[in-house]
Amino acid sequence: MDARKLRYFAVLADERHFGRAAQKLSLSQPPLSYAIRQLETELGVKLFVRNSRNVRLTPAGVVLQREAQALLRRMDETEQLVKAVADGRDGQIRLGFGGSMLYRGLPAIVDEFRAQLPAVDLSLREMGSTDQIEALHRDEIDLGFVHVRTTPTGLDGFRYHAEPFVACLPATHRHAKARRISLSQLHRDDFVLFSRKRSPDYYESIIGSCLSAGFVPNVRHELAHWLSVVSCVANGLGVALVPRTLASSRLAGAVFCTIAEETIKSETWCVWKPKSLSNAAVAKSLALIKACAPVQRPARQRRARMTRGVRSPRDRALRRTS
Amino acid sequence: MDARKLRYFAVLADERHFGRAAQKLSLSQPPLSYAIRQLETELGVKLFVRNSRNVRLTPAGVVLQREAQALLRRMDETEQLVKAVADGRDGQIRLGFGGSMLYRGLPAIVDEFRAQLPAVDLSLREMGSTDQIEALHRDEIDLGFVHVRTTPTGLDGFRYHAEPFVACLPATHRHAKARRISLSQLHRDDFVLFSRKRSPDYYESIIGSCLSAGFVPNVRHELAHWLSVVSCVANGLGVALVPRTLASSRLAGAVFCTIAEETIKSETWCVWKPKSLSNAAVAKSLALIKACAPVQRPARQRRARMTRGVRSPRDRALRRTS
DNA sequence: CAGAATTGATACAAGATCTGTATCAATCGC
DNA sequence: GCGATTGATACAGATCTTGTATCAATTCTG
Repeated sequence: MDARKLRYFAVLADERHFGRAAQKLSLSQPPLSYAIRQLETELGVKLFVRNSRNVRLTPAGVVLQREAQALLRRMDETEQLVKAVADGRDGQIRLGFGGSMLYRGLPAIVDEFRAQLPAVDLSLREMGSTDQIEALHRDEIDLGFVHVRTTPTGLDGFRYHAEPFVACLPATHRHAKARRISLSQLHRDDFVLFSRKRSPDYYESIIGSCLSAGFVPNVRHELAHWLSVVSCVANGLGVALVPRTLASSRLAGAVFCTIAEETIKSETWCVWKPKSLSNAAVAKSLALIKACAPVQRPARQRRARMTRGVRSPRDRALRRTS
Repeated sequence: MDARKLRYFAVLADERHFGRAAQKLSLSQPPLSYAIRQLETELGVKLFVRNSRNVRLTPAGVVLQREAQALLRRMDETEQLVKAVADGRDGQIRLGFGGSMLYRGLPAIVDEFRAQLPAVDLSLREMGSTDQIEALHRDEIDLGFVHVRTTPTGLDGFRYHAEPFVACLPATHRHAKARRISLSQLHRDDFVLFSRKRSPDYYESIIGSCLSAGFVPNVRHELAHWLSVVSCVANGLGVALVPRTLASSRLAGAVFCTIAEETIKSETWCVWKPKSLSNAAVAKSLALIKACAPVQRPARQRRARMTRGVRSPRDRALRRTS
């Protein structure tokens, strides 16, 4: 019972006329008769009553007509689906990300997916950078947004976003009113840090910046979410260095000030397993994400504006919380 | 994308090894390679990554594997279904019947269907004899239980059941206490009859019996259900001749007595359109119904017992209502 | 590091299957 | 009864499928 005979059968069942059906199939009549007879033989079932004047379906034929139509339609759908998957219009993308990506364009990326690749089944998996890298190697996610300063070994990636750290102080802090602060001014404060385990690079960036400023920070707390860090600071439990994006979190009790020293930046990399690129859906997704990435302005220019006090809308938002 | 290649693909996708897959398909390896390559060409999609050391599925291949399995399974099911329909194990039977069949073995027939032809989709359609005959001709039902005295023209059938009429009188009737009554004793009573339109044969049987007894019955009411007839009599609106089965209806206010004269019997025929016999499910159903039919005792024997006053359990039930 | 073993790909020929042309037998309508 | 129409049949050519023999590439083993 192959597909060809099924198709012949379906058309004949619709037409109930060998000649017309053959014509519709771009076929001459004898092969059609031959094929149908063969189908009947291999099923051991009469499908048509040929009256040498008209053709009618047997009850079994009626059933097969219904089933054959469904089968052929499904076959067609399967073919379309496979083609769509092959060129990335359809498929599944499991996207790893840290919570802060919600402030760094993830919603826009999701919107783009809906617009450009509506058939792609996009599922988001929030997890730490370390977990994402492991998950990528295990093929548990397809793409990740991790906080590193270079491509992790065994993975490919590009820098999706970078921004400086800013100081996050309790509103009651002695320097809370300052617009700009030197790191060394915080050398005696308790520090709240992002979990070393979840994102080693962040941890080391911050420690490193402090060391450059000439002191060893007093690490008091380690939290697993950036909002928890800000919340902690807002409650007076210490100070923190946080990616500038966090300034838009609007948590009452916390203020943000730019840092005089050049700190290491908070970098977000989009990473994937090299082999994944053969998955067209991944390749298409990557192109989409690259198009969504914030413009990477040369670092020099941005620094100049900061030191001169020229503030972008984002900079202005910095002071709005208190 | 024919079924053969799909089957090859499915096995290869499971095995991930051309040699083993070919062996499993009772095939040598080159044809398998050829077929898979051909499938890939005609879809325009790479399905496997051949590493000359191992074979892996592409994302499109993974999707096709899932779909191919479903398609092949459904194809197989379709084949089984068509075969089952062809020999009557599966199918649809629409059974027409008058309400009184519920007292004449219809429940037993339904039970037998469940037991012997569980896959057959049996649906019951209550309708009058006339409607059934029309429905049979229009192929709206497959079998009918009608009240006629011979096979309707254009249909085949057999006598499923036959029983005498009994008189149904109000409990307050002057002859209510009689066990046996002559029809002529009712010549001045009002008669309640079963709807002439729904079952002309019943109507004519009853009128005919009265004429034989020497009087023209006084037809007062025509009702569409036998239970309504009995109910009408119970309320004192007249007398009726009803099939003996109705005696088991237990309606308060009605009594039943056998009739001295030999009345025409109430006959139930199982009928069908001759062409329907080519539907194996109909043929199987007919055999089943014949096996369920009450034993057709020769008429003479039954009459003898009636006139001698020997009562079967059914006869005894006759007097229980009042 | 060389050779054996295993993998899938290729070439080619034989066989099976499918299709078209020509023709036939049966039925229906006039 | 005759012509028109229907599906079946015969047969030949084209296409597709399969098997044998062989090859190139890679991996494992000694």
